Amino acid sequence: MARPRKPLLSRERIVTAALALIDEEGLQALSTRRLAAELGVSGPSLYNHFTTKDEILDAAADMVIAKVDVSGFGPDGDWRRGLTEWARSYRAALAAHPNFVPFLAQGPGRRPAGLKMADAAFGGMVEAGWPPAQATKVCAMVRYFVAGSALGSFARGFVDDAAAYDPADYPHLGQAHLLAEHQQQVDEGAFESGLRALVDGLALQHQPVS
Amino acid sequence: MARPRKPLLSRERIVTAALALIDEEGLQALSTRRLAAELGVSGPSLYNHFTTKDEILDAAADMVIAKVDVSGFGPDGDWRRGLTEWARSYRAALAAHPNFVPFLAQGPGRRPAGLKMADAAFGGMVEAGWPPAQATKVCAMVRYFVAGSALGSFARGFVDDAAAYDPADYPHLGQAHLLAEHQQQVDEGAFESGLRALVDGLALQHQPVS
DNA sequence: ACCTGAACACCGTTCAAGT
DNA sequence: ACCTGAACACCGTTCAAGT
Repeated sequence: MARPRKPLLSRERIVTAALALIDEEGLQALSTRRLAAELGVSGPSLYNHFTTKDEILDAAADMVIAKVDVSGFGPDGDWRRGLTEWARSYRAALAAHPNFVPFLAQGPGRRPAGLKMADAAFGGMVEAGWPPAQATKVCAMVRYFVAGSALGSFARGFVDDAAAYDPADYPHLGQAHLLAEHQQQVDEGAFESGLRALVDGLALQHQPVS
Repeated sequence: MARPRKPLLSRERIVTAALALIDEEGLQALSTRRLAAELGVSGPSLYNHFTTKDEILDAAADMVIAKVDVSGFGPDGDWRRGLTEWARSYRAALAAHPNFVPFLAQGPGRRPAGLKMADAAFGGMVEAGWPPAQATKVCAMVRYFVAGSALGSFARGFVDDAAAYDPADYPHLGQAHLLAEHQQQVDEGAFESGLRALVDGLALQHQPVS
C-alpha cells in the first residue's frame, strides 16, 4: 500500500474510534493494535497522527469534557444554580463513558476543554462573591463527588447473589443483593440528594457577599 | 529448581509485594512477570497461589479496606460522628494507595472486608434512625465523595507551569499554576469542608427519629 | 504441592522501506 | 506525508515436565 492518495486516518477518526472501543470493551481493551485494526490500518500507522497512546487518550478526554455545560453560572451570580447545573452536566458527561472515568478524573492537565471548564466554574463562584480560596475548594469537592459517582455504580458494586450475604457475617445486608436491580434509582438518587446536601451545607458554611 | 522443600511464595507475600509495586510504579506497572521477578521466582509460579491476576488485586484491595475504621458508628446513634469518622478513615485508607483507587472504588464485590465495612456503615445509619432507602443513598454518596477525593489530587490536576494558563483563554486561572504547590492544603481542605457541608446538608434533609 | 521453561496470543513503539 | 512489515522488549496464561 504505502502512502495512499487520500489519508486513511485523521486525528478525529482515531479519537472517535478510541472512545467507542473504551465504551464497549473497557479502558484496558484499548490497545494501539486493536484500535488500528478497528480502523482498517496497521498498528504503527497511528503514530503518524499521535506521538503516543496517551496523546490519543488526552484528545478523547478533551472531547468528552467539552460537552460539559457551564452556562448555569450566569451573570446573576446565582452560585447555587451554577454549581448544581454544572455538577449535573459534568456527571452526565462522565457517566456516558464510565470506563473512561479513571482517566478523565486525573484533572485537566493541559487540555483546553478541561481548563475552560475549570475557568468557568471557578470564575463563576468568584464572581458570585466567594473568596478564591473557598471557590477552589468548592470546585475540588464537586470534582470529587462527580468523579466518584461516575467512576462506577455504587449499586452494581454489590453482587446480585443473595448467598453472598451471610446474615451471620453481615447482619444488615439482607437486601444488598437487590441493589444491582435498582441501580439507576440508587445511584441517581444518591447523586441528587448528595448534591443537594452539599449545596445546602455550603450555603450554611459561607454566605458570600456580591 | 522444581519444587523447593519450603514454599518460596505465599498468598500474603504475593499480595504485599503487589501493593508495594502498585504504590511505587502504578497500577499498570503491576504485571505478573514483574511481580514474580520482584519475588525472585518465575512468572507462572504465581498461578500456584492465585488463579488469575485479578484475584491478586482482589486480595490486595481487601487488605486495604480492612484498615478502614467504622467504630465511629457507636451505640449512641450519633450518625454525624459515625459518618464523619468513617469518611475520614475511608479516605485515609484509599489515599495511602492513590494508584489503586480506580480498582478499590469498584465496590466490595465478594470481598469480606468491603462487605463488613458496608454492613457497619449501613447498619449504623439504620440504627441511628435513618430509613433503609435513605441510608443506602448516604453510603453511596460517601463512597462517591471519598473515592473521588482519593482517585487523584484536584490540585495536582493542574500543571505547574504559568505559561499553560493564557489569560486570554482562561481569565480566572491566573493562579492555577500555584495549585500543585499547595496540594495538601487544597485537597484536604476541600475534603474537610465538603464532608462538613455534606453532613450539615443531610441533617437539613432528614431528621431521623431513633 | 510447588516450582520451572517453553509456548501462545497478545502488548507499545521504533524504524527502514515504500510511494 | 502517510502507510507498511519487521523487529524489540514486553504482556497474561497454559501446560508439560521436574522433584
